[in-house]
Amino acid sequence: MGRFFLTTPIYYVNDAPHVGHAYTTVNADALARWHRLAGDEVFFMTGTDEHGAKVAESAAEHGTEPKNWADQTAARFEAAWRGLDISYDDFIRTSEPRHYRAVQTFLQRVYDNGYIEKGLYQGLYCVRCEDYYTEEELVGGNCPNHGTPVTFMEEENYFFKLDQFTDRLLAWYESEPEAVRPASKRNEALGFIRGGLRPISITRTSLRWGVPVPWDDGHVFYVWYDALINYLTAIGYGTDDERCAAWWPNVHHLIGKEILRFHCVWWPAMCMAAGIDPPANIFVHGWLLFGGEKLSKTMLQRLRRTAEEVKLTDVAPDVLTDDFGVDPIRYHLLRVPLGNDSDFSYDSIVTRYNADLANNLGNLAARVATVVGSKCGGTGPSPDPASPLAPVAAETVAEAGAAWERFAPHEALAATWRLIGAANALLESTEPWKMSPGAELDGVLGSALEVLRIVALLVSPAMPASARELWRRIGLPGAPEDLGVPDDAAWGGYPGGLRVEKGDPLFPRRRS
RNA sequence: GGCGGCGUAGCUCAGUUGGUCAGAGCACACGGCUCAUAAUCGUGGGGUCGCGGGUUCGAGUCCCGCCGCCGCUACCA
Repeated sequence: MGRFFLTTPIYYVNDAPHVGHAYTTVNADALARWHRLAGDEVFFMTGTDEHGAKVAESAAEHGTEPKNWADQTAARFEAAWRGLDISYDDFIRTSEPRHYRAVQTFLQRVYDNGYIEKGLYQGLYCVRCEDYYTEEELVGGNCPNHGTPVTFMEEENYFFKLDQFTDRLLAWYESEPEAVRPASKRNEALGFIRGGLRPISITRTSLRWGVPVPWDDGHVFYVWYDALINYLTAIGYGTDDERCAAWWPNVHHLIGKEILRFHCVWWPAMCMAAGIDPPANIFVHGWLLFGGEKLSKTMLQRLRRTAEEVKLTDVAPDVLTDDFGVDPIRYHLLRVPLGNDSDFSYDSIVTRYNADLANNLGNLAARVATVVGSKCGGTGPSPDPASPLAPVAAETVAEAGAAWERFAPHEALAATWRLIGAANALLESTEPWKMSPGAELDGVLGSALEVLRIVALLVSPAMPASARELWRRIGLPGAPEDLGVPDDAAWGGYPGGLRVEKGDPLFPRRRS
């Protein structure tokens, strides 16, 4: 098959990992897992953005060096992703030597191409922050962090001539209508470009914690200018041209809407300036917004927040996974449509969990296992080739695949649950628990088992551990991810003659 | 202020280029079943598609105005 290069943003280490990060990362992970299942060669990366004044400041506050501080805080992200079963192929940190090399190579080319020039940066500066603020950011005319007066400062900076790329960006958007999705986000980016672009300051002399500017000692690159290049670092830009060419520009950047501007305007322009193609696809998703009953009392206590003051960015992913389990939280994050903002609440997780996981999928597995136990001595029969479920399964596999391809995990899962519903309905209409032993009984139960097999395959990108457990319970060897779609999802793959184990409920129903 | 997004059944949301587009899931009601995690299956209820105009043979779907909520506003993930 093809190659699939997928990225999350690299997260800023000064933040603690929260549900918003998890939303992006879990969706990316599921997409990566789907593409592996579909036979693509996948490169899925995430990482951390570690430079900038805030990190240097935090390090100083903790009496340590920025690099040490970044080591500690980057580890929190790695731990969070382990906890969510994230299967990244690379975790890049912008403080790594390989990144310094890539950034310097990339920006030297931009410089050599004439798109960087020296200029004067002026702004309101807080000495203690070692950083500039805009007037809107000030609180009562003072630094929002320290409450102390700011001073007007100016320093020589290098500027990227973003303004020279207006026409090329517009032409790019015109010729690549699918580059930025969904269309509403594309329009937002276009609107910004049409509004007029200005040169942007990309270096600082007031800061040491950053990638040194190769042509001028004393300057370091500033924030986004080094961070965005991480996507190229990871594929060997500047050091392994062959590998880089294999993956670029056919990349998929999955990002949140708050960083649309950097990815959809600056980044393509930077690529053009460096003489490489802009990224093929940037998929912009919305935010999870708290609504309704936000969290349980236990969770609020753990977070030391009240229901009124808790924000989504206060919620660490493990607060949720400790309560619901990893796969149910993954599932919930994946059932949220990727694109617009969505509502997020504790109640909605419970509702979704009970309806989809406990009542439909979990209960289907349980009832099938029970009847196989009582009617077939615990040995699963093979499916009926002419089962009415066969065409439903085929349609589901096709729909799910198409949905994953268009970055719509929620639709892939919705399709899969229609197959689960069809299997539950078939059991109602045929009532195998009333049948006598024979071909008809075997056909119905074998077909139900085949649905479970196909469902395990289809949900494995979303809930890898649960899929493996379901796979094991219906007696299959190996794991779903050892197989491939769509071939192995074709009707009739369940061989029959396997031991079927009921076990405890896969997803115990929740009371509250 | 400027730019952009959103406002569709009790709840959460789908609704390509205007004409079965008035839908899904959850919740609810009634009925069936009792293999199953008080699970499942069937049926049903109808919301002036934020408000007011307009274009059109016909508009959640296009245009204008208004109201409400939200994001971005440049070097701050």
